[in-house]
Amino acid sequence: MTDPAQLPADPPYLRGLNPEQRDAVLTTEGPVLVLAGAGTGKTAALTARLAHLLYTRRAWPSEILAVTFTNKAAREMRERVGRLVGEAVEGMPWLGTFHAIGAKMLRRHAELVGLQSNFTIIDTDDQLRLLKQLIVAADIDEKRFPARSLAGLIDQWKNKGLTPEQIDAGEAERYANGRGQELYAQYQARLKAVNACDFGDLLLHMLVLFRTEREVLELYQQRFRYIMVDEYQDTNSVQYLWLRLLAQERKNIACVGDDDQSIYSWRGAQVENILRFERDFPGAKIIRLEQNYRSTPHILAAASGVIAHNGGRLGKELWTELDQGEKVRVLGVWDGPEEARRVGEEIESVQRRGQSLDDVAILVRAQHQTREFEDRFIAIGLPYKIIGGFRFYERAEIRDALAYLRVVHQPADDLAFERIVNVPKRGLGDKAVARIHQLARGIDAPLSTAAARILDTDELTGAARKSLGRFVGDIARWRDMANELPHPELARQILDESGYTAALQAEKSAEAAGRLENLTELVRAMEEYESLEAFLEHVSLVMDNDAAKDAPKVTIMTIHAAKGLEFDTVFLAGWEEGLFPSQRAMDEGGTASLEEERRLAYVAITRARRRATILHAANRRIYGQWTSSLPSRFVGELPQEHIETETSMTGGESLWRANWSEHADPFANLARGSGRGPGWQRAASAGSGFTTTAQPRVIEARASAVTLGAKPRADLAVGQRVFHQKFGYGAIAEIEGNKLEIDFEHAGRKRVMDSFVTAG
DNA sequence: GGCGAGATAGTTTTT
DNA sequence: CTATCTCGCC
Repeated sequence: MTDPAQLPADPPYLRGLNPEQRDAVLTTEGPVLVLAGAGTGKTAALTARLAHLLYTRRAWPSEILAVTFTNKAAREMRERVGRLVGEAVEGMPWLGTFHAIGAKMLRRHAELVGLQSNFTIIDTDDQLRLLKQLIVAADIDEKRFPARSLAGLIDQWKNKGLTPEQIDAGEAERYANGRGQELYAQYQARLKAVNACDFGDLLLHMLVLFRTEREVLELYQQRFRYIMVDEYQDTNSVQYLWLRLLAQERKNIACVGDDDQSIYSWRGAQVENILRFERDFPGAKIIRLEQNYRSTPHILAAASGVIAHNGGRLGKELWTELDQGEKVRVLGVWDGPEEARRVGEEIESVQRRGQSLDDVAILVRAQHQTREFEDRFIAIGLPYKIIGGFRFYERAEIRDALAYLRVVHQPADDLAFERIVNVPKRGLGDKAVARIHQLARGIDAPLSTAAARILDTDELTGAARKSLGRFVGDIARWRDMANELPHPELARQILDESGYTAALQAEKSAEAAGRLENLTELVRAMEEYESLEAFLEHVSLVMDNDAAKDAPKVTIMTIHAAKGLEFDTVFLAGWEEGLFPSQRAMDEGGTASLEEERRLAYVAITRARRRATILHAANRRIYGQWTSSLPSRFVGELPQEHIETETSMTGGESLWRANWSEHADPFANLARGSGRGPGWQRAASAGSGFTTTAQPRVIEARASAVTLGAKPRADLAVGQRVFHQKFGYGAIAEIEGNKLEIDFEHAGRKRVMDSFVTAG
């Protein structure tokens, strides 16, 4: 090994790093914990460290274990390391997510846990269907004890590293009067029988092997000279146990994280892992990255002020050399629609000042908040994209298509067979499927084999028999084709011949059109993989889609989804008690979950580079009921000197009093003196507003000033049938400049910009 | 086996 | 309010 002292004084990967970052890069031996605050160049340090290990020949690429939580993070690290060290990164087989690495290891040792190395990795959908079957078979009332909650429990157990044998009576009690353990054991047995694994198993099976098979553990302890872990505050127990075992021998483990950004406890992450690092790895070196390169001092101070209200922190003091910039704005608005309207106006104004919409984001606490913005932006023609919700590979049509491919590729994949045996509808209902099941059990064969065999019997008659015959024939033919056709072509043919695309085409809704598009996209994505097998492995592990970049758009997403990202201008919507912090967090989890909400607030504010605007509405409709709301306590925790409060109550004062009962009067709360933030007082004194029910049109018209200059389209006329991406087909009822009133077949009457529709 | 009415529940999300 | 799911009827 090269002595670091003999290195050129300034290797390329150290350029531009501050002393602490350099320390994190150059301290290669022994346990290291890098506490990296938001925007402190964590990824830069991490990739430089990786480059350093390779460059100085401390380890071969294959001797470094580098784990991340998301594929995106793994990809980014691979790219950045690639830029620093070139080709060497290609040889880094152990850079990836915990799950991808777990899968890779498990395929090598599958037989030790009773699996074959070509096991299938099932998703939550399959998991639920399997559990449902077991619950029904165990004669448990699925109403009282839903499969969802069992799935959740099993997930929790796996996150904790518990196998069925380790579930004690107390834990088992959490499902169906003590039958949790029994069901968990059955589930594992079923998985083994169909040669499958769920996500949790990828980690749990390997943990079991590390613990029970000495050679396996030693193999990896020897191999990994250096271990690096990103987002350490997000590790759960099983991941922690993995790392501790693997690092035991060489102890060269570097973990990077930020306790203030731990926002995933609800899915098993343990902040404690980062808090007790020094105890777990005695002699650990702690390095703090505190210089922030992202945000202005006002923004940093606002975020720091909020997070300071949490206890038990490791403590960091972020600072920056950037100029003061603008204060964080706190904006009190009347209700949800006005919040969306105001944000829309603000965005149009920063856009006019020349900023790209790609640099603007709206962050919300809960997914449902996105709707209000979506509706508004459609109405004013502001391009937006919503991140989250359903991911590409989770969509029903994509899963269906994949199930077809799985059945063709792996005849034993019962879960896939069940999924598509009657999709599209081909007259093979529960009864027919039950018979196939029965035969499959009898002859101990997979469903697709049993389906073929059942045709030799007289179990099925009439239409069902004929239909199954066709289906079985189709599958056989596709399996033959699989050897001759390139796999994207195979997929295309399967989708056509199965009647799947035809069924979607017959359905003339906006959704169906979107689904067909998704299928095209899927087939296109397949082209990037060399085989069907490689593609299927990819989709089971890498469940994200690299959305193609096109025209600039405002990003709307949850705070969770925004972690790790940054934007010039950020709008933080819905900072109200009950929404953020969420009611659930306030009711259930006590201080711990309130602190997690606060960390979420911290993450939210620190996404902003130059401008942050926090909004809270006095009234919001929750499950159809108008409710008055108080500003979030986090608003009150913002340091006064770094914020600027403002209210945007517009419209006539008299309007709302007639419409709101005393009970719903938000100001009644104020009069009683219940908690109030600075923004709230201003909102109260402004004391005016409008109701959307009273006069929405007027407001809409006023807000649309920005669009007046645009030319109306010549190809549209009243009465014409048009198609809209989100709302589907409809007829134009009114044209007003380039704004349209459309009666949609499914969505009802909506006001949209003409640029959002196509003549249909 | 398919469709429509009624019940029900309703953070955050990755792999 | 609305999306989703179940149940019952045709």
